[in-house]
Amino acid sequence: MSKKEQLLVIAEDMVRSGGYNSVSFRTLAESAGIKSASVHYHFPTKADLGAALAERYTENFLSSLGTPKALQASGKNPIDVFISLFRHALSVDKKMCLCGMLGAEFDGLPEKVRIATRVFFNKNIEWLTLAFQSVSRRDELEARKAATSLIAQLEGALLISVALEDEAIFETAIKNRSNTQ
Amino acid sequence: MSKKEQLLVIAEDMVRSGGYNSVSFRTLAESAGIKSASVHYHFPTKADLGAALAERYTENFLSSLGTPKALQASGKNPIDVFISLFRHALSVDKKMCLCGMLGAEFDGLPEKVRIATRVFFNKNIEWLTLAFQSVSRRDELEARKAATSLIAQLEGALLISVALEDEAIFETAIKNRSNTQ
DNA sequence: GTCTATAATTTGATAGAC
DNA sequence: GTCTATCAAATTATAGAC
Repeated sequence: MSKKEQLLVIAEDMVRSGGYNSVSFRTLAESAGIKSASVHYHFPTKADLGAALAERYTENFLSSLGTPKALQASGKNPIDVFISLFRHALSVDKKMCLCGMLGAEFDGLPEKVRIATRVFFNKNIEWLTLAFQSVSRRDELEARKAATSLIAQLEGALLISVALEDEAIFETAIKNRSNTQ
Repeated sequence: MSKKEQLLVIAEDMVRSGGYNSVSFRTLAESAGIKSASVHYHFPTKADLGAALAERYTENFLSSLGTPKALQASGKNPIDVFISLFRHALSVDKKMCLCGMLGAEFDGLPEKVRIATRVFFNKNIEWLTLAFQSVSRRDELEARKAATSLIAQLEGALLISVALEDEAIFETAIKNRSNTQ
């Protein structure tokens, strides 16, 4: 793993724990075993780092998912697969979704980071819209509404589970939903 | 309004926009027309300020609600009243719920602020549990699950609406829910 | 790519006068 | 309650050597 990628991994954890402003180039550099000036070589400004974090998170998220069609072809429910990625954020990482955190802090973020954060949500709503259409043949508008609702529910379930340090809350919040298919 | 309360009002807005770490005693003091040293008179440390913010927010929230029984007695659905308070945060303030923001940043907060944040959620879950019991006579455990689910859904709906700057998303996310009563 | 050195600013916080 | 003055530490960022 390149040093740049190491920095992204560490910084992601920091943002997901305490938010964008909880990351400093110095503490990030220390955790990576280099000096803060070297971090600036990889990411000229903090906004560049923030945007790179959101972009990398989005790429990783979408590539973990695959396509709704491929999932369905292999006998899996794409909606369940999507939910399980959020469950992973909680049960393994014990942290917020990176873009959920950035979304909450949206108004206080540099433009560059805001844009990259929004891409995460737009692309995932797009993915889920396709998924809802393919599992239940509803029209595009209804599928998009279900997609947006589900993402909101998942981000909220993560947030409350993190704040109350209770993973069971996530399951409760997901079971009680109206859009299983 | 006392200066201390002024500070709380301004700081609340700041946290709700950019998170706990986006508030500095200097910018807060400037907005209130005093010096940062004077802010320390009212709130010795930043953790004291953060805890006071969460406590005040919780008190205001609960007193705006009244009791589920009183609401029902006056012909209102307490669940709808609860939802409308979250709607207000979005449509009027155009901001996250204060404790939703603090909940997301939970791991990065001072102990004092964490505790006060949790009180918000616990008290509101308590309130909603009573509300669900009184409108639909379900048993306490099921009512509590519905309560937790609803809060998660509302925080998530706020988060996504803020991030995508689209108030309609909040309504979509709330309409598609399974726990209307 | 990483370092040292450094600049300019900001931060949370304190002491003591008024 | 608010101020001035001040502090030590931290912050983002740059210049230039290796």
